[in-house]
Amino acid sequence: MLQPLSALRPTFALIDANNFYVSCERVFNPQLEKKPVVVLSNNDGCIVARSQEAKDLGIGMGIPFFQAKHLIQSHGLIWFSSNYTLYGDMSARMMALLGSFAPRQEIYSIDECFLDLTGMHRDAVSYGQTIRRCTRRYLGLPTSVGIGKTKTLAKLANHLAKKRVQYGGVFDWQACEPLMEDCLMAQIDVGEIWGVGKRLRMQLRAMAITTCRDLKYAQVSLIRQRFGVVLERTVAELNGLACLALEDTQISGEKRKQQIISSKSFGQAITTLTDLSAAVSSYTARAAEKLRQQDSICSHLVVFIQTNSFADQQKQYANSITLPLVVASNDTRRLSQVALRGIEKIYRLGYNYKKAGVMLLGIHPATQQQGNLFVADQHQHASKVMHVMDHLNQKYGANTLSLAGAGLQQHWRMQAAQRTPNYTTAWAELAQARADR
DNA sequence: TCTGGGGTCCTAGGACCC
DNA sequence: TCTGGGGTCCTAGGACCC
Repeated sequence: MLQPLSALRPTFALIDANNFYVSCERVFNPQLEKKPVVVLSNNDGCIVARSQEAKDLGIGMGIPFFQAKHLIQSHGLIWFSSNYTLYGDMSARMMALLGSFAPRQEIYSIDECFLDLTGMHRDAVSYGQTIRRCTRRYLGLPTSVGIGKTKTLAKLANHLAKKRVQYGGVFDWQACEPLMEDCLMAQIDVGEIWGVGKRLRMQLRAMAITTCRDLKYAQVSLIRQRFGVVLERTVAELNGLACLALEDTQISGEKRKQQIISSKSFGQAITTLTDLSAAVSSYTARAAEKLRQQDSICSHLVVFIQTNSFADQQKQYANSITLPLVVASNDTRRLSQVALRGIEKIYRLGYNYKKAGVMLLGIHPATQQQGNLFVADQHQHASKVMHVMDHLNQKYGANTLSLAGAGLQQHWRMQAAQRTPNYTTAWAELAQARADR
């Protein structure tokens, strides 16, 4: 008998790599297996990825590295600066492979994606095992697979797949009796649910909603009234009613970003307007490059600066300024001029600045550029120059060509004391890796 | 001594328009 | 002293995610 489309049970899978950054490092250095390994954020500041062995040492996610440094001596903790060139390339390979397992894929972050398994008539759990085996064999990356009727349930299933060894890395709610489902949900803290963060968790606990099961059966009208539609959707999704659709990254291509931020902490604090201007100029160039990559222009630019908020005894100052552009643009030179005018306005003498950044807003496609009667049209010329600049920087490395304002010394640049070579993207560094051995 | 860098969505409130 | 009703757009801020 022919079944109506709606009779198909929607099925989502969430696949993510375990300890992705650490796993990437391990692919190229197998001696790291079974050892406590962490990868650090920019400036070697925080711990952003931990191997299981590192987690077992009690190292928390996101803690400042200096709090764990003593474990290098005492427990042989191994650490790396982050190498986003390597992780980005490994991610692209993983997503290409995973995309081949389903007609539709949503790439959700650098290390996870949703697959649409709706209507695929096979045992979802064993299909999940196949996906894991292939990713391990072809890329060397360990993964976990969660399956459910909604994205929220797939996320939660992924949590179980990861935490409970008896499931062998794959968990499917649909292979679960309803009673068993509630029993499992009663064992999971409400804070593990996708969309429930620290704040919401606290407020929910105050209402005696402490487990996933509690939230699943919570009074919808009350949730709506207290927390709005976002959490109301989450409750529906926990009950198997799909409210969040798969956003088809494969077909529609990369979505245009609505805001672009380029901001970094400085390797060491800086005090002068000259240095600050150089940093801001360089961040603006980076942001403008991202803007051109998605073929957009922006109408507003925000510049912000701040001192080190963790230094209690130090004088604090933080400020930002939003600047409109006369004509929307993606020209590094024009954006840079505006950004520098902003930094001059908010700069104050006598502070140790630790961080600065640039945010681009009012982003729309370059084809929609609104002319200005009083400004001669220089767009054609500008886009040619920018094209050449992007091309050279892509071919010969970042900052081959940059504005004089960005400075040549750049002693404010980030620290990255232990970055591994770019094994997969640079022949020269592959040779270097061999020489190191 | 040392504390990341991106993004998203939703809501409330004000400005402005008819 | 009286002072509409609705709509749109923008911004700031709060929450979340990785």
